[in-house]
Amino acid sequence: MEKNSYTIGEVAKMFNLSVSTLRYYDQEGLIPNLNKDASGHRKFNSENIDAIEIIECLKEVNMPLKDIKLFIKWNLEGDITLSNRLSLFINLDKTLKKRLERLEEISRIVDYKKEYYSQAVRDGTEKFVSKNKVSLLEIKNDRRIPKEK
Amino acid sequence: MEKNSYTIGEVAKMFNLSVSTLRYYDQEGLIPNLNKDASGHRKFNSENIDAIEIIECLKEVNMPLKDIKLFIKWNLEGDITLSNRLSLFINLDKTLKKRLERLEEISRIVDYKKEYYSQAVRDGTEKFVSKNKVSLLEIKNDRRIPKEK
DNA sequence: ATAGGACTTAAAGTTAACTTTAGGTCAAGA
DNA sequence: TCTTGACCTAAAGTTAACTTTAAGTCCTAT
Repeated sequence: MEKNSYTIGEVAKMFNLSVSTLRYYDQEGLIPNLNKDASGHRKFNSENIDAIEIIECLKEVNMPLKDIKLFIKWNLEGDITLSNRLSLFINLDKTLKKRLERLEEISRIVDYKKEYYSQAVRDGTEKFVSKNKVSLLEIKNDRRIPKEK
Repeated sequence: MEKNSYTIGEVAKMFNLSVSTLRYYDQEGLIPNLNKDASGHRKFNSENIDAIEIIECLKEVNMPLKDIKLFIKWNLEGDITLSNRLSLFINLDKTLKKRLERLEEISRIVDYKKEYYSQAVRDGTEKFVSKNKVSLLEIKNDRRIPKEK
């Protein structure tokens, strides 16, 4: 049998969040329709858990909580906000793709740095490796030239 | 002829940072060997610009400034800190790869959401599309089961 | 010579996203 | 029965990473 409601402590473990963070989200209105049981304890149903999943997702793409709040509000407002929500995800997709590219670039830089320091550690010194050291700027040098006025 | 020193304003434009952020980094000791000209204005040379490049890079992988500071300190301390620096990049590589995977997953979710809302906007309502709506939880459901104690 | 613009410092202020504290309720087990 | 642990609220505190403010210097162009 499927469990259909969870305590705040269970949800905290599920998402690896603290109990007080969940209370804070609730307080901020990020978890719509979150009910309480007879003794005032929060009862999280699957809708509430979906909301937290979305929050965590949007947090990971650096969306501030106030924007996440707006998205959640749009959801509650129904069909009139559909185009808002569509453009939110279109924009998100763009920034996400840029971020992915940049992180892949950084990943290459980190790979290089790993090799660089591996050799240096083997040698016991940076001296020998530093001659052919490629600086980060040589790997990516599109930022060097200041915009002319 | 290559320019070999830049003003704070030029560097700010280069990296799309504010002038006060650069002063803050300097104050925090993140830019070693940053000199000033006769009238007390900061003169950024290529070593200083390299440092900022690294800072920006490490910031983008969510490294806090205090850790970046430590890395910069290690650099100044020379060969005795080589293994520290190696393990820093080994760890960075691991977390970076995890992040990349997670972002790709989120990218798929966002793609789905774009399609979802595209259809909804075409229909003028979420009603028809919501029947076969795949929740985020169905796309990724490895967080559902709370850890048993 | 004076006004504007880019620079300087030191210190105070801001913002987001929590986290902690203080004091209280409630249910279960020894 | 009484203590332990999980929950509750409201409010204050924390931290990072800037940003702003206030007061001043220096150079250039009108």
